[in-house]
Amino acid sequence: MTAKKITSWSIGDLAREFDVTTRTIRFYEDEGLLQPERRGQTRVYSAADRTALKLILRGKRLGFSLAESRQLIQMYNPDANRAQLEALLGKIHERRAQLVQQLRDIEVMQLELDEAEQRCLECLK
Amino acid sequence: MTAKKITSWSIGDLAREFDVTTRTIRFYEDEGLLQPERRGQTRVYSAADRTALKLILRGKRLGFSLAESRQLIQMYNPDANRAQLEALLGKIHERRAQLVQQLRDIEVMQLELDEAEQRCLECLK
DNA sequence: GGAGAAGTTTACGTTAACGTAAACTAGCGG
DNA sequence: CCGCTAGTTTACGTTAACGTAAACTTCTCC
Repeated sequence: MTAKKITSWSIGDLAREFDVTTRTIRFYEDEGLLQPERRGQTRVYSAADRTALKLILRGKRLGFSLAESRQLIQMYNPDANRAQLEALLGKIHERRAQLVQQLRDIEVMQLELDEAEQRCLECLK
Repeated sequence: MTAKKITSWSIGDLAREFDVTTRTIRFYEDEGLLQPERRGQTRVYSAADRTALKLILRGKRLGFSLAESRQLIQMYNPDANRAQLEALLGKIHERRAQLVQQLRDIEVMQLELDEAEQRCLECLK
């Protein structure tokens, strides 16, 4: 028996899985970040939508704005002409530079947390 | 001749150094994140204020709220009683956990950027 | 002593990212 | 048939983090 692969989700499914409200998911659609289909009135989300949502939330954890996440999502789509692709490459490098900076920031902050912890423990002795 | 070490800054100094507006710096003071002294009317910032500002801005790059940065700043101050210190240790661990998550997010995102770049380059060939 | 330049206070304005509430519809089990 | 659950639209509200503008003082430089 081969496991069935789920290929579509309701708004509630996604809300539960990623621990966000349905309002949030609809908001992202308003902003053009998600494009669910409709079965009647009801939204039906594809694997692509689910991936996009994952991207958005990961972006949020790193302090990205929705505008920035929008670009990240675009990087997943190969539907672009030459000029757009080259612009995309630019954005990719920008993002990468930002990530490198964030890595540095995290390293420094980790060291500082270590020191802060030491000071705390010293005081408690 | 030994180099003089600067120990105080004007609001303009800090604004220039960290590329923020003076409005922003005063706002942080309103929020209790900075505590400059006064020479008459004029604010005079100490090394501690400068460090705090650095913390805030690094926090911002990682998506921290000012409330979170406020806690980070507190971690630099050893002026606390036992209960506060233990609470502080808790916050330190929370922050560390968040940083670890961010590190994971960054790694994944870097890989995805690599892939996105490959796809871009493929399309351009 | 007049004109900048840099500082100050006060206060209203703005944007992003949703929250919250109301009022409605559609399917489903008992 | 009825009530429940999950979904929908519309619209106003809210919070964080400053921006922006006005009106004022203080210092310095020529």
